[in-house]
Amino acid sequence: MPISLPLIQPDALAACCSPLTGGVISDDAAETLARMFKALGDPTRVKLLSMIAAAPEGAACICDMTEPVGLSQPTVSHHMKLLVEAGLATREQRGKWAYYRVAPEVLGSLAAALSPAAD
Amino acid sequence: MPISLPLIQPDALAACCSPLTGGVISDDAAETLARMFKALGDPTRVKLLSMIAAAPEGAACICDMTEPVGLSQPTVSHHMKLLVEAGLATREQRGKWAYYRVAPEVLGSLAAALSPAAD
DNA sequence: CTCATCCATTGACATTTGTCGATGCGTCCG
DNA sequence: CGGACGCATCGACAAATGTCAATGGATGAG
Repeated sequence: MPISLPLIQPDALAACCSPLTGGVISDDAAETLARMFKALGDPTRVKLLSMIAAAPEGAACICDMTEPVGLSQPTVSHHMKLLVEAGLATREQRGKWAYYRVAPEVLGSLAAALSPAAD
Repeated sequence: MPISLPLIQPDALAACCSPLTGGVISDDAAETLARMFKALGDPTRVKLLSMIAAAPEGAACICDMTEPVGLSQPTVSHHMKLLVEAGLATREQRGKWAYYRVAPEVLGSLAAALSPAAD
């Protein structure tokens, strides 16, 4: 068991955003960045993220997403869990439903890490 | 064999960059984006990319990178191949050496896809 | 020519990942 | 209360991924 690695912490976010092109990054920063990018490394998750971003109110529940992506409910739930653990989305339980939203700041941080060293 | 999928084509680049947060993207766009993000989804590759970006002249050869990342030469070569196939780096053979550079436009495109819908 | 150097490819292997069906846990409605 | 609904977790399994040692192909030095 790899110790756990539950959530990407705010600290890690700060550590990650030395722009990728601005000098050799630390092992920790590489690890953190890779963990977030890995969450984006599956077409299903990319589509899910774009779907919740495009949803009315910017939020969507699992039941709205299974049919468009053509996968089972447990699989969609699994993907959303990964996105939340990577910090790219948030989950809010409201009654029977779980509403997912994107985390714009985190996406922005990733974008910053990719941007050509506006160091 | 998955048909091949050799390189990310410039066409695909154009197709990918509808900002992730600007509406539900197509399956093709999701696939293309995921393929590039997957290439960034390994700490070793993140570090390799930052190393070649930080190298003098912005270029580095395999032999410069094996020791810092602590992996065997074939493994580093393998990772670099993935980065090139994803379009995130370029390879130039010069004599005995192979020089790798980052592809800033592609990184920029990815950053744009992540940016909060400057739609 | 001969040998050393740099790199890519191959084959093998353990680990991780994506997917599903089955099941369990809350919450809402009659 | 009792069922229906939304979602998460579990167990299983095939496929993909990361790594290495061994090998092969080019290039440059002597």
